[in-house]
Amino acid sequence: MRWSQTFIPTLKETPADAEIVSHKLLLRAGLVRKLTGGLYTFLPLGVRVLRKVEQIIREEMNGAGAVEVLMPALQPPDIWQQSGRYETARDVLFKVKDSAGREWVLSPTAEEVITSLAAGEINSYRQLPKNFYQVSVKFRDEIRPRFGLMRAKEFIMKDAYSFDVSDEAAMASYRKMYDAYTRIFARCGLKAFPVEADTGVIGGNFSHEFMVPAETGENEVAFCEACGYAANLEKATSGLPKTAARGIGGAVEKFATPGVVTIDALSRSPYGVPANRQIKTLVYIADSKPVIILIRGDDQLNETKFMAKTGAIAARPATPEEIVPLLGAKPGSLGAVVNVPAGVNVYADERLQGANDMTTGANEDGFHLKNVSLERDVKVTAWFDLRTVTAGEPCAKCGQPLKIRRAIEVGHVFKLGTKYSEKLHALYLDESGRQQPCVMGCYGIGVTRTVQAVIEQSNDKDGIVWPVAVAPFAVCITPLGVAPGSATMQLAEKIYAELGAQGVEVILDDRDERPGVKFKDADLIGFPLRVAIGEKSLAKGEVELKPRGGALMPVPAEDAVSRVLAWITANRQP
RNA sequence: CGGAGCGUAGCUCAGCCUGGUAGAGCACUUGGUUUGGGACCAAGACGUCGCAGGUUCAAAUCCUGUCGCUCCGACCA
Repeated sequence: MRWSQTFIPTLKETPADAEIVSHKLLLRAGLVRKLTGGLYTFLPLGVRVLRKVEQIIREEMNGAGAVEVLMPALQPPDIWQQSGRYETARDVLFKVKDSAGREWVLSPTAEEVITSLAAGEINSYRQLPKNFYQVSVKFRDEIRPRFGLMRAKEFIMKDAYSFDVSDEAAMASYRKMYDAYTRIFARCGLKAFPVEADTGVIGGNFSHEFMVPAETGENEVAFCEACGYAANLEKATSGLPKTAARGIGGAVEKFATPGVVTIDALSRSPYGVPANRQIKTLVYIADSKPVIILIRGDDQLNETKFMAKTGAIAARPATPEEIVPLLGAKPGSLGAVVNVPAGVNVYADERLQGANDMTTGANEDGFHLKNVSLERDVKVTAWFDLRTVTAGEPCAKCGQPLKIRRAIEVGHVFKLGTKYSEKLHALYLDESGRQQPCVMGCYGIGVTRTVQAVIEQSNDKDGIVWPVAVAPFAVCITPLGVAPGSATMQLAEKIYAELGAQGVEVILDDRDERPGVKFKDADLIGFPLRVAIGEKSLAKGEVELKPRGGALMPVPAEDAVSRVLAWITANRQP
């Protein structure tokens, strides 16, 4: 490709609405342009990178036995109602109406469509296993698009769906995808690692997210360097001991605490009740019903865990206006010992199990209760792990301290089970003629997000530093004089033609620009290897190879092509 | 949806407080000089100051509304 023929609008100045480095570089290097919030046009260089990532994904998916399909992005709502996700995914579903007033949904994922397909086409265990994938545009009604391609209203995703005859077979499919994902991100030059994750609206038995460590990531991951445990903070657990019981303990005793409405205040003089001997009482509205949640005073509720454990679809903290008529006191004086209305579920964090000698609100403003025993004095509906892990807690597996870091989610694999196949009747006949639901898995990669994650992870002060495998062009030839027939241009054309003939993706910067402009642009865009051809070095019979971010390597002009080929071979991802 | 900020040339921004001829740098066009890390000189083109209404002799500037964007929060397969 000749620079003058393509379209690479680089920016010297940083666009005002870009916040993180990868977003700025996407814009400055001329890869994308914003149409409006959350919607981007991919320019020629951006498309090239996108296709590179897609190609890697296709190769690995095909290699793992998946077959490519293409499903409609516009989908009828009735299958979404059948799966239940019309309600559970309501907040992210884009809906449109046609001229007849009929409603459609724009697909954020395609479990419903693929399961409908399987329902019609797969009848026998002889047809299984099958894994279908597609690479397509997806839609999400993001309430706040941000960070460029990271969180957009429209994006490109690879989604795959496996169908198996049994749990064991489904696990094998899951494992194949898990391994394929590991290879895909490695080939993209990304340091991504899998973590245990919450299944969220997709549902299913369990899942792993593939995370790229980055301070700008929107996820937090707890991990153990000693044993390799890693989990999204929404899911992570630790090996902290339960709250110690203290002898028998006396009877529950009410005491006055005028004006004390925080854990912190109760821990101070004159009360002096340490936070870890307090019970924090939270009231949530879960699927329109009030519930009480108990966690230890020094712990934080993990809403995702709460929703996952109780199966709630929507949950929010109750307002004081909702709490007072329910429990008879304002937040800050709440408890679950007395005056808990019948029918209100009480969920307690496992760390409180067996604890006594605890202090909690009396459901009477200005009063607390001490000597509370969870077993004796509180009617707990169910015990769950509901707390958020913090850095430094011992790993549940090996006891070493956990660390927490931010990360970008680029992929997510789910073991779905039969949630969708039962609801949408994807059934097959087994060897003994019995009808069984297919056991499913689903596997997503945010393709556009992956492109940005590569940039976020691989840049320096001068611009992007592309890994060879996903660079828009592997090599940029930079003649410093472009006059037709000049020695520099003739050699540039020759090297350009020979590299092209060898299958190297190469761009020839044939613009009549000053050297500084060309060098700055090449660095900003981040071509892995630059070949500079100028009169000075050519006088010595040399051209200059310069890896992006590396040192200048003068080489004899006649060796340029072979040296470039050797460099690319040596610097390609596995 | 709650809070905050910003909408002025293609881009980055000044001007607004204190109303009175719409600006700078970069980019763009033409000519010239330059030519190994975002050149210089000269000339030029580019704006319904987001939109609508109001106040006023007069509005980019003050007021009201509205739309859009950005940030924080809520939310997030």
